Amino acid sequence: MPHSPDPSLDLAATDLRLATFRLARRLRHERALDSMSDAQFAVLVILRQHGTQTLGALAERERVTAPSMNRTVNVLEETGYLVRTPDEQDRRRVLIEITESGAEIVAETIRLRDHALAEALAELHLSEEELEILRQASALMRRVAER
Amino acid sequence: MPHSPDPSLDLAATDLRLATFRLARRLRHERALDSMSDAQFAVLVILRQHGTQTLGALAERERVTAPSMNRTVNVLEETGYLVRTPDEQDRRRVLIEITESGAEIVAETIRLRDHALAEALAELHLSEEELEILRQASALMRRVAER
DNA sequence: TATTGTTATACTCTATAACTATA
DNA sequence: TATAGTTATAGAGTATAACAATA
Repeated sequence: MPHSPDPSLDLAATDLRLATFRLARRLRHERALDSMSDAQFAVLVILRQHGTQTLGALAERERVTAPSMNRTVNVLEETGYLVRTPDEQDRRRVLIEITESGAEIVAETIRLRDHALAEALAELHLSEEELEILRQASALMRRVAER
Repeated sequence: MPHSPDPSLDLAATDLRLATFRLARRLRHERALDSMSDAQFAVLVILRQHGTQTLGALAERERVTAPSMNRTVNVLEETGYLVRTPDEQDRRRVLIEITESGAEIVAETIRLRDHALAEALAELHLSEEELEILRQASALMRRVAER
């Protein structure tokens, strides 16, 4: 097992890994509709953020196979959270678009999660300095994740 | 939808939520054995960290039903990562204990994840001040998650 | 022929309901 | 009677293989 040259960096990594998993697990519990699975919700988030997608693009983004994504999309189509329309330019393709009610479910879940986290932060009575640490850390974490 | 009195706290919460989910998703990809599911791995982590548990205790910690946990435990027992032994004090109960090979799998996964994160941090060439921000933020995040 | 989406089939994780053994 | 664990059965997400339609 290789080690980085800076042992304090190893310690920071371990701390951050543990804290990230625990907080993510805690926040994931907050969802507008408990009846919707993580897989379904993730698809709606992609459609809301990145707009209309083909089935293949969705499968690639979520790193699942096309048949798997097809089943997930089927459920979301039946519940009315997205619609399929044929691509007229390339008729092998199907364009998948989020509906108004789908976008509302995503927005509501985000509101719930933000609210739960804001409540938790408020309860800890963090100082302005501590809040600033969290903001700066958030930016660093995103750089790590998106590297 | 209620709002906290401090709008800068709301913003910190949103930033932190996004960053946490993205980093967790990224780190979860690193696993010693891809053949083991998240559910199975989570059970081994509990057993390693908190010692021998009953089936009911495992189900409660993972917030799944007893039959669900029973199936997960069955698989881990078949693969030799844990053992069941009857509780002699209360013979309705079964004590579930991690084996040496189970503990080794957990340790290996933790090593992989720490290494991946340490590599990512090293690549960003963070300053000592930035690493300190991540360490302090990690402590705050754990307080939030465990509140 | 290659690509895109879909269907067929099977395996895993989840749940609820029913059952067994023990307290 | 109540509790701990298990089994029976079913629903949803995953996969691979095979198929249909289109480029």
